[in-house]
Amino acid sequence: MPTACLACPLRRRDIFTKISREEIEAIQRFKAGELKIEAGTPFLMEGSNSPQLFTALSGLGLRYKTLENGRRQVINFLFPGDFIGLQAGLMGEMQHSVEATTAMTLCVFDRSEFFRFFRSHPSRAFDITWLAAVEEHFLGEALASLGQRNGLERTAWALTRIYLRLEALGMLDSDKRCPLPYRQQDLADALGQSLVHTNKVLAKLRDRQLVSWSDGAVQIHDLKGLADLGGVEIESEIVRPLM
Amino acid sequence: MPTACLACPLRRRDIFTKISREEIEAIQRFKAGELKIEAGTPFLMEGSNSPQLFTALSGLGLRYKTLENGRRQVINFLFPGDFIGLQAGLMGEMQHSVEATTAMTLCVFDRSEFFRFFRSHPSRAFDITWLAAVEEHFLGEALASLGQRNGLERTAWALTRIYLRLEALGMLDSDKRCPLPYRQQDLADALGQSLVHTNKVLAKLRDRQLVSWSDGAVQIHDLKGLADLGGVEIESEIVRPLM
DNA sequence: CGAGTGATTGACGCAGATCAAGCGAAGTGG
DNA sequence: CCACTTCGCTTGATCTGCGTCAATCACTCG
Repeated sequence: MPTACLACPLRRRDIFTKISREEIEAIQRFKAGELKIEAGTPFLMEGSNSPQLFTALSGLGLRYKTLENGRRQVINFLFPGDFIGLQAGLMGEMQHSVEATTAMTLCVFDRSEFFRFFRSHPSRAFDITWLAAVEEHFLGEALASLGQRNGLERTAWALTRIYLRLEALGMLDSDKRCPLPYRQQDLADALGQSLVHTNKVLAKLRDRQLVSWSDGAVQIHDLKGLADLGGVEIESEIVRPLM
Repeated sequence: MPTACLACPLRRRDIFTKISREEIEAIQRFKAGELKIEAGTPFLMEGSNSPQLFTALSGLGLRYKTLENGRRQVINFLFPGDFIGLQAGLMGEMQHSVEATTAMTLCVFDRSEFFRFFRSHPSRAFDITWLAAVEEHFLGEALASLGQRNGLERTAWALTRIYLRLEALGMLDSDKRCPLPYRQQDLADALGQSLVHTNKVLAKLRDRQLVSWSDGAVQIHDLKGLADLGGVEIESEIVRPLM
């Protein structure tokens, strides 16, 4: 029993732009179905020419690239509401792989319908471009973090960003505590630092009473302190469209 | 005397997708004018809410972010054909600054016309999204370079990428030699390494007979060797739309 | 001719990589 | 139910790529 777009629980969140009932119904018509993915399964591969686009409905995942030297760069973490597969949809093939970290539910759109949808729904076309621009913004910020911050700052940056995002999605368990089922290796690969060093930095953040991340959950102790260290402005998350 | 889009010399390059005469004329109507910028002038600032979008016609520039700690991350180098200001056009304000390194000529579009254009020309809307996706792809690649490669590899990566791009734009002076009027500091800020180290790495690349970059021009001595070191596939540059 | 800008080079120290070992929790198979 | 393996986390020891500091050189320009 797939979720009806009109009843989509994500859409109620302030982080997503509000659109009219008719517009939601148009998205519903574009929607080809729903897909459930098991934890640990890669579902888009670099170089693949996927016939589908997705919106994450629930669950967490990650996008990554594997380099010729065997190393892996995690491009970003995937949260509910993220639109996946635009590159394949436009440029023909994926430039990175995507896998589900936890079980995920995906909203599926057919690539073959994509251009038609784009043509008949200019506001949605606008939104998709908007999504791409938001993505570009975050990648730019990540680039700046990798390039210009040290291990401690980088890690603080990543954890605040993730926290703010999960908060905006209403995914906090309780008092500033939220699920974060990734491995330290995933964060290390995202931040371009070794697993060992990442582990030591996390210990330091814990010692400093800023955050602790263990057993698949982060507990923020001092959001302001963490954000300051990571150079993140605590403001409401960027409002973005939801497809 | 602004360039007529139909006569735009860039459009002849294979790196840009071919579109029909009518489509080009539509872009021409969207075009609000042309702007010449002096070398060294910033023309879009982080946080600014620019009423305009641009396409670089000639000259080179760079996009960068300045962090709260005072450090600068160069997001990428700007070449002719690049579309500039999409973030402000969509999300309201720029998330990075843009400046002209050499004198530049820009094609100007009014943001106020943007949505109308998007609506009335779905194929162009599609193209703009495509551009955003291409940008995202390159940022992902840059992220992987900063995160997973060492100084030598990173520098080799950057120089090959730049070379391939300039080649595709027909900007080679002569035998594998092309203008590259940036400072070493700019490259250092793009790669997230210190100026001193960048300088030493450049010396090493020169010693190894791979590339030499001096006096504002790069001379490639061994493209394959350089590309291998930088982990770059030498294939034709991604074909992209030109606005 | 002095001042400013960018490239270059050497000396020194540290952040973070790499290596290695140990630990607890969760399978898994006999 | 107990060996045995696997996986992720943690911690210590050692080594090095790269940052920082500092000085010099070549140019350009007012």
